[in-house]
Amino acid sequence: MGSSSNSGGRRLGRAFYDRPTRTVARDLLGRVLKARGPDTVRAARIVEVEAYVANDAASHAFRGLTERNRSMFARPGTLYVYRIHQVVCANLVTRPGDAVLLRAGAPVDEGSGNPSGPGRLCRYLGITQDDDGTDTTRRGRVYVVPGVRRALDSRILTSPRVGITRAVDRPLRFSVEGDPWVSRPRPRGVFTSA
DNA sequence: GAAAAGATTACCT
DNA sequence: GGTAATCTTTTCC
Repeated sequence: MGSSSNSGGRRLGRAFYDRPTRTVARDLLGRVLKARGPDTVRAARIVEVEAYVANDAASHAFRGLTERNRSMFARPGTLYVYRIHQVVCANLVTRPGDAVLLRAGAPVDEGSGNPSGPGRLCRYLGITQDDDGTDTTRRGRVYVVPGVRRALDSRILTSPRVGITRAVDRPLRFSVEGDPWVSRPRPRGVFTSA
């Protein structure tokens, strides 16, 4: 398992992210995402993600590498943070050019904030553009904790993605069925067996 | 250079 | 359910 001895605690390693993007997306549900601060560590349990894959017209990587999406082509486990309107959103890179958008989480400390929605999740965790390009498998301050996964495959809902204008029908949004922290619009999807 | 679009959210009716 | 806010990146002339 994770053998790295860093001060921030155990974290998922490269091999976790170096798998097919849909597999990683589903496997991230129920896991704990952490962001170390100077004096604090904030944590959320991931309840909703979206996959962005090769030949996907809705993906930021669809038209090739630009300055903005540079980190989306980096190693598996790299954090890709981009700005949209007034907020930032975070992705975890799987295979270079593919990524999983972190759309919503449940606070680990109840009543401590609202991580429902990709912008809110980043605000809750304190993720900023300074975190773009950091390696979550190594010493980056943002990472996913191994070993704790509270999402049964039988409760994973598959549905179309949110807020895009192209490839709108692809079923690449994954969420924990019935979880109150899943963002709006509420998924009207299909149960998928593992 | 200028203009349009955007992986969103808050607040309106 | 619809729309404005708001600003960076990308695209077009």
